[in-house]
Amino acid sequence: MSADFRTSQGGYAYHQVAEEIEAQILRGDLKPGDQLPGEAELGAMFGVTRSTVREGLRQLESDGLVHRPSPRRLEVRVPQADQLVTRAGRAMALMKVTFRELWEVTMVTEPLAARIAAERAAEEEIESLQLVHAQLVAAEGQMAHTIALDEQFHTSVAEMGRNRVLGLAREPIALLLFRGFTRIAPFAPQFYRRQIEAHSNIIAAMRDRDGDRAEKWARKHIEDFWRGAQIARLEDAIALNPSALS
Amino acid sequence: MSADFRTSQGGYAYHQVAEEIEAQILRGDLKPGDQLPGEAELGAMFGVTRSTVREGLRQLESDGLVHRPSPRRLEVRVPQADQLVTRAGRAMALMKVTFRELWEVTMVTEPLAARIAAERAAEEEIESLQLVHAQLVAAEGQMAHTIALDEQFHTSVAEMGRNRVLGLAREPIALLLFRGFTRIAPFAPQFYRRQIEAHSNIIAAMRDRDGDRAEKWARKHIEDFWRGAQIARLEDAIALNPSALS
DNA sequence: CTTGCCGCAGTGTCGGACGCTAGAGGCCGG
DNA sequence: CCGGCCTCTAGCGTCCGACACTGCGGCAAG
Repeated sequence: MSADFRTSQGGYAYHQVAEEIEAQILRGDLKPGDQLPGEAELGAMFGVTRSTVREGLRQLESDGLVHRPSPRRLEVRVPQADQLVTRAGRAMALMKVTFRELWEVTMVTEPLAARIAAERAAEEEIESLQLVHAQLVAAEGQMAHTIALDEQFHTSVAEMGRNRVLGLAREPIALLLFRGFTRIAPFAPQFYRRQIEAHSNIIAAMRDRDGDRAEKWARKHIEDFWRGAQIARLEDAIALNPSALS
Repeated sequence: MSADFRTSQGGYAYHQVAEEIEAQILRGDLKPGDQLPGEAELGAMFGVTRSTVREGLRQLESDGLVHRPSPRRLEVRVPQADQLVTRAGRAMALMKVTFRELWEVTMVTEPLAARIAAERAAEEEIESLQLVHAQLVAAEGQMAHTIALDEQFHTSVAEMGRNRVLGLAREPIALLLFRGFTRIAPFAPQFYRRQIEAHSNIIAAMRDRDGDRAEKWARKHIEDFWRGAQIARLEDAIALNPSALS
């Protein structure tokens, strides 16, 4: 905590500031919700200028460990899922992953999501899922709407399983994969129908609390997607122009 | 690109600098490997001071989109896997995910990894995996070594499948889960044996290019782990003290 | 006790300065 | 003519000081 910690560690001062605060968070000395001292005070603590402190804070901020609800308040926070999803999605897009890679993983995540959702979803959740599905049916043939609603459907299913790890892991992958629908639909218009069929069957299985059936239909659904990708010759195509990510 | 872009967008200047450069990267105007202008020059471009530019760069750096191979060179780079893994692992630890959540996902990722590894691994890769396995056998009963080698075994298997998406998705999860071995081993010492048995069977299946068998043994292996977790009453325990992450 | 105003502290941004070092370019020897 | 060594400089990391703007707490008035 003293000002001379810098002698013990190499690296840049701003990095050390970030690391030290990060360590305090991970160690539990600082808990989510805690407010951090002002920049000047932090500077005094670490024996560096405000500019240096600020650079360190920018890192922590971008890591999601720290957050400014208002310009006057700087507090510790647990990293938000959407932030992680964005980062992971961007990274995968930049590393030019193929549809095959995305699909292989989705082939196991979505069935799992469907299964545990069927086992654990609350009745109202199933109803609200039905609502999303109705919208998707209504969107018949409109690609942009269809994609957005499909994403929402799958994300909702995943959330109903109450497994945050699965949610985190699948989200960026599913996003990238399903967006490929843009390039499949023109070749395989019958997909809109099959998608709706699969979704209804998943919902039905959820209503019956039939995990196995939900899982089976989810698998079928993703297999179908792959058939479409094959028709469109997308198997080893690169998933997405990264700029398409928000 | 002119200095007055700030009027069109809200938010802080440093954030806009980061966003603009990020957009250029995602859009492909800047490709991985490209060198960025100096801080002063960037400042001139955006009409802000060097301090402000530096804060923006710290964000990009921490996002992994930009990187300094030497203090004199600032270049665009695709985010590195280990960085993403660390962030995701930290986030999951901070959000206090349970072993159950980790395990459920691992139950589908590791079998998939084993299957595609069996189908795609090169002979030498299998040999080097055998080597890791031999070390694990030799480490008999030493928990720390066992965990490290087990992690390495599974990570290697995943790499052999040549699916970067799977690699990215499973790594932080597997890391957190397998580390739970620390709390299982004392209750279920027979685990060392069963682990070795499973690993050998996976390797054997890989040698035979038998994806199904590899998958089956991987599943068995992870199921076993769960039995151990149950014995140790860890099902809904929190995975890990975040400070234990490097 | 509530409400509105005021002052202040702290943030965002700026400009300038300085030591240090990696790497470019010149110098020298082979 | 070419390669290795030395010098020198551009650019980075860090520091200092300054100023406008704005939430927020405190105070006074209702």
